[in-house]
Amino acid sequence: MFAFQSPQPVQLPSPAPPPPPPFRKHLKCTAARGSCRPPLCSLTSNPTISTSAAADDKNRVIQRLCERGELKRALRVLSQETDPNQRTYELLILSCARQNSLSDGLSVHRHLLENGFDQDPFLATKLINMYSELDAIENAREVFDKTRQRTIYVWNALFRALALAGHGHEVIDLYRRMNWVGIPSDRFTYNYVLKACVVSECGLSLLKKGREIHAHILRHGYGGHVHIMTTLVDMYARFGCVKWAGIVFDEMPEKNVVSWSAMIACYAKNGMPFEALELFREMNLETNDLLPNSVTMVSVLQACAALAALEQGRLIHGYVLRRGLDSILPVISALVTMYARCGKLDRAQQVFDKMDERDVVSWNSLISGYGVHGFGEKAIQVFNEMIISGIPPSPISFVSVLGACSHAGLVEEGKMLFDSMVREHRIFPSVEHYACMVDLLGRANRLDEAAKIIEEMRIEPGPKVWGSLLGSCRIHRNVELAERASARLFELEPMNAGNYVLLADIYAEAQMWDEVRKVKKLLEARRLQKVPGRCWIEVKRKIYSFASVDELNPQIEQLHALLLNLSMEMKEDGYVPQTKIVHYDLDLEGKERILLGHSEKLAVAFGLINSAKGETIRITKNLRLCEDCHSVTKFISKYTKREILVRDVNRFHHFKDGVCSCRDYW
DNA sequence: ATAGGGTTAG
Repeated sequence: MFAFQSPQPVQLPSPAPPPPPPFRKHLKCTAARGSCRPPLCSLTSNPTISTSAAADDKNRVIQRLCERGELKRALRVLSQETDPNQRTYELLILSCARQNSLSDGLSVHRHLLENGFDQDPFLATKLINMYSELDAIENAREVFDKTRQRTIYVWNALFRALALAGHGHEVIDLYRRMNWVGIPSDRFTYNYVLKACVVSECGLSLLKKGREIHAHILRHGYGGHVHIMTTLVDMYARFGCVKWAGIVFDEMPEKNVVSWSAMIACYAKNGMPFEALELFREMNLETNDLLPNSVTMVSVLQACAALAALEQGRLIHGYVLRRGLDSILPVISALVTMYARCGKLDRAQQVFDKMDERDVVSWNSLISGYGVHGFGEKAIQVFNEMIISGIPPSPISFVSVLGACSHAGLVEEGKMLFDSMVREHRIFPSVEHYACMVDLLGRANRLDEAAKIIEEMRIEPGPKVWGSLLGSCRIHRNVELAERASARLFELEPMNAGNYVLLADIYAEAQMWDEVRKVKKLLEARRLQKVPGRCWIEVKRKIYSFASVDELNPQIEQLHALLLNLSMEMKEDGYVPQTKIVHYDLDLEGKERILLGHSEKLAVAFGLINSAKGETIRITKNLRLCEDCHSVTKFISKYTKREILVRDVNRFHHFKDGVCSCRDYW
């Protein structure tokens, strides 16, 4: 299929009136603080007399101190002879949570038990919430277990706590018990239980459970509830069931900004950026009263980044500015990522420099930006600057910086960073980090070391790890190790066609044709299809898409002629078509024709014809760039004096004057 | 009696 023309450039809604100056909220707070608080001394100067009036006073004192954030002083008053009431305990509990003090929380809890509030379901709810916020999930569970009168609030609080802590299965078990006991769910229960489905702790999918709960929800007449339906959309989105998310979304009788944002995020996160942009356009066309918010814009920017749609991204950036959303951290980080992934690293850096406040995510955006462009040293430098600026790295920081090392071949640096994870930062490597290390060593042709890392892993190596190893085997043509890796992969993810294709490629390059046939049979038997290679190019705000051997493209003749011409010149310059990567049973000429029809070459030719001279050609590819396309593009950049920027699944290739920024290491 | 919820950055 050719050149599927993109949906119209996304229409932006008309700009909103300028946002209120950011400091207004601030002023209001200060004013309130100044005006409505009585001076402290009048509250604390009462001597302790054990009358009920004195007890009332003490309650009021503790409550005021809690509201003012003076937990320690409140506790001191509490330790005197007091007769705290429910409200006092409530404020104390909230205050402990806010101050993030587990020890104080525990002592308030003890105090409350001693004063006969141990069966108060209202306070039990508050305690569960507190323990949840303090990451003390066992304590939350204990409160629940000891409370005999479990109102729906108590159940819901525990569901929420467990879901937040990632204990999805436990929630589902308890939910079953709640139904068994005969307590009816309310709208909050459904929300928490749906959330729990996507955070199951033992790796087993709770999708089936989620669909069951979907049915409960409809049966109990909540099918029109915006919150619940939005949570359902999100649940299906997180399971990758885009179709189901779409069905729920379409059938919602009432949608608000959050519902639209959830669906846009669903597309953006599940590899359907076109649909995300299209839905954003629809949102602005269909609804006059719904303004996209910062959350919406983050997903829209992700979609632009995924498509490397720079022009589109710039439009969105303009909209973000007009709407005054440009001071919101997640939006700026998404902008940094968008510019980096659209090949505009300098713009990404500029946006980053202009931030007056940065969090770890902003830094990570920049680090991974340098990483995908192959600037390993620079990525490490930014990583170090982050630490110097006082922001400790997150696990994602390490994924970014290790990935950067891998793209740049910085093996020793990567190993040192990996070692520093636990030693200096107390971050324990996850599967993702191990996958980075395997990639780093594997690409550098240190396959034995990569295999050793896997053997010594302290957690179960997942498909990402074995996949990295298989990828490296492909680059360095190691059949034996490839067989080991793919055997594991076929077990772990039998439906991933990519693994079979990779193994078949490895066999083919080793001329092991019987094995190639076997793998292809396996692929057919499982009714899997190779993901076709595709390329995208944005010309004048429209995105054109190319598939290999694209006979329907109206310009195909022209593109072929151009490529044929170039290839003849190239051959005189020593270019040899890599016909051995074509596994069809064809003669040499046929194989060359296939190679020339690769989507990436078509996109380059299209860019040469349809863009202005001197303009950089920007192309995105959904798979790894093939070796033949890589060498051809190098050549074209020299002969046509054009800069060509190709982003493949892993990284950027910046072709200029016959050289690629990856220095042929990718 | 009171109370609590959905979408977001790498």
